[in-house]
Amino acid sequence: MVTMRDVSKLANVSVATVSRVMNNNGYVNERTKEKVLAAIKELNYRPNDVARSLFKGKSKMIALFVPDIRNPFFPELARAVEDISNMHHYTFILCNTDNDPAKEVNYLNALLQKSIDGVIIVSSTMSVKQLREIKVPIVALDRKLDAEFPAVTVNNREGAKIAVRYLKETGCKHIAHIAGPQDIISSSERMKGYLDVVQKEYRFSDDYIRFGNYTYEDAFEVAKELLTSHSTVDGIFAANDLMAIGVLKAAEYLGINVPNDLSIIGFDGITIGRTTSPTLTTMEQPIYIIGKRATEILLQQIEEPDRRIPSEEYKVTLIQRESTKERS
Amino acid sequence: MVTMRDVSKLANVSVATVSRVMNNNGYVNERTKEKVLAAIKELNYRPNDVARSLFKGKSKMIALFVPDIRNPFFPELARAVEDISNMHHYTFILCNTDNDPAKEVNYLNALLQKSIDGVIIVSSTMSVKQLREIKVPIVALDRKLDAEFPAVTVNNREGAKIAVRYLKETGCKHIAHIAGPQDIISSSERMKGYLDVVQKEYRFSDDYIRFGNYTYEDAFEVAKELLTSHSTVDGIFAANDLMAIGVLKAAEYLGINVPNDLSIIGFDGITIGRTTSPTLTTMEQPIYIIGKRATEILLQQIEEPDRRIPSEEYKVTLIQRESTKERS
DNA sequence: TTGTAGGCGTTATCAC
DNA sequence: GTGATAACGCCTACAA
Repeated sequence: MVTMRDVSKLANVSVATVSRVMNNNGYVNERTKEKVLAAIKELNYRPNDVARSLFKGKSKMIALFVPDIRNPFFPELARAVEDISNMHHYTFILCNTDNDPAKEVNYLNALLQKSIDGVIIVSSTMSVKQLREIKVPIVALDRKLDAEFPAVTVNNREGAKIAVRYLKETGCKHIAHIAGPQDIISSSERMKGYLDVVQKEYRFSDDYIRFGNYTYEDAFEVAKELLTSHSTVDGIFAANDLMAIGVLKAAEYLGINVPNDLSIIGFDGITIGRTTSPTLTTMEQPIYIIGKRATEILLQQIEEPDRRIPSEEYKVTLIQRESTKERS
Repeated sequence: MVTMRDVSKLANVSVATVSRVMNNNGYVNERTKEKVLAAIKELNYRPNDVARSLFKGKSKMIALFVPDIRNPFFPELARAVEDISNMHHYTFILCNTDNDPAKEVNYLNALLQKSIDGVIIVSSTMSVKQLREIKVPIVALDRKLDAEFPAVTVNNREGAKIAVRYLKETGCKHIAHIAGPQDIISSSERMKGYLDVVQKEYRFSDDYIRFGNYTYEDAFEVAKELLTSHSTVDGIFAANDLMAIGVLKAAEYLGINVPNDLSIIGFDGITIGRTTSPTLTTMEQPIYIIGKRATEILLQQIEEPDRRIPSEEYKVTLIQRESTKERS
């Protein structure tokens, strides 16, 4: 490895001068600067970031915690975070937490030992107490963590209301809900939005609600049961697209025609929704944008640790596709 | 930050002793060891990995280069690599290269400055010349890079043959191919496998081959054109699942019934294939396993840089679903 | 068995 | 303008 010392010798200057040239800081004569640059080029010198990190206590690395990158909601988020990180010359670390508090803590500690500069967290299980004690910036993404940390989220409750109202307006009389895990705040908000619209109707029944674990398989089973026991259901709002697709397949399995006999609407706007048959109507989140913003906010916090940056909430958009239709 | 020095003071020993305790190395009296451990615990001391890295020239970090994590083939691969990394106390860095040689080189240099310990690369554009010059272990994944680097791949050509033979055996007479980018070796191997089976048939026509860019959209367009201009085609082998799904949608768009009028088979075995209608018949790769093995091999190379580890090739498996059927 | 001291490669603070 | 030099926190000869 070629070091500053090698460069300094070749250029006949001190390491201090080389450092000054590298960082464009402090006075340095134009001619010596050229000499140094020439030496750097000749030796193909590259500064050692580890030494730099040791001195500065910062690593130019940030991490993203997600439950599982295999859930199709997260790759786009990860891509956004990585893009912005890279753009700002930060290295991107990815951690799959499986919603396991122990894993989350382990990752966090390991990263702190590496002088990580900041962390973006998608989690509802993270111990906030632990987070408060550390001094690196944290940004919550998709799910709020605690008032203390800036969060980038979407209007889940309002989005759910729009979805359910849409089902209603297109003529659905008996609207059911496949809810997500209630310890995930975004998920419980979506259920609230659902209830906001239907709860007061005389046709509404508590038994129109089923719970899934945000997975395709869960929703498939649960929807099969629901549709079998409640043949009057003609509209289903699923708390995420993965579950909506499970519902789609359950209907197909039972020979129920979508959208003629049953309308289905999801939430998230993941890409797969465009490839199912019928394609999936959904409340689309600006996934890339929230990932991008979370990263920008994190980087700002890193640059100016004192400034408090407010949370941001983005709007979801109704995307009409083939799994819903106007009925009479 | 609490350092070894703090611990050494509290325990009334030298930093060297603390270091010895931390690393379980060198002689240290049982009693002093206990004193030190107590002090470590009391202060909640954690070693600074950056300082360690600086000294050792190693960072306990590995990176994975993929074209784009949003391509549904890669999240499972990434998950495997991350799992194994984490299990061995390595930190996992993810880089999206977009098949852009400039980005690849930039990432590589940035990581080398951070003393990265090894890199797993999915690429067909990476400059092998650059790679040869660096001394950190490299493992190629999914696509071979160069004889010099161990690779973990699947039997693409043989797999393609199995796929096309299967179409033939189920009664398809005119089998077309949606090929992937030919600069990707796995993709051109799959085309070779296709040709191995059909080229000698009198019914075969060069015009049964179309090229897509491994994307859903490409395949949709290209398949529409193919199916319109060649109504005799009754079987299509797509070079990956994403394109197979594009074909599925193109058939739907044209009112061609799958599998009754047209059989479709893909390659990869990504999860989405289970959620389309009809579900997708495919040649399934052991995605998690190859990711895992690539990581294990990389870590071995890191531990023993001298030992040469041979490449590994895994088998793909035919998964029969609804997009193909026995025809007469 | 333990301590001292030098070095890993940079940066920043002083003098000159 | 430029050059010593002391950190940053850890590890490992070498002494003791």
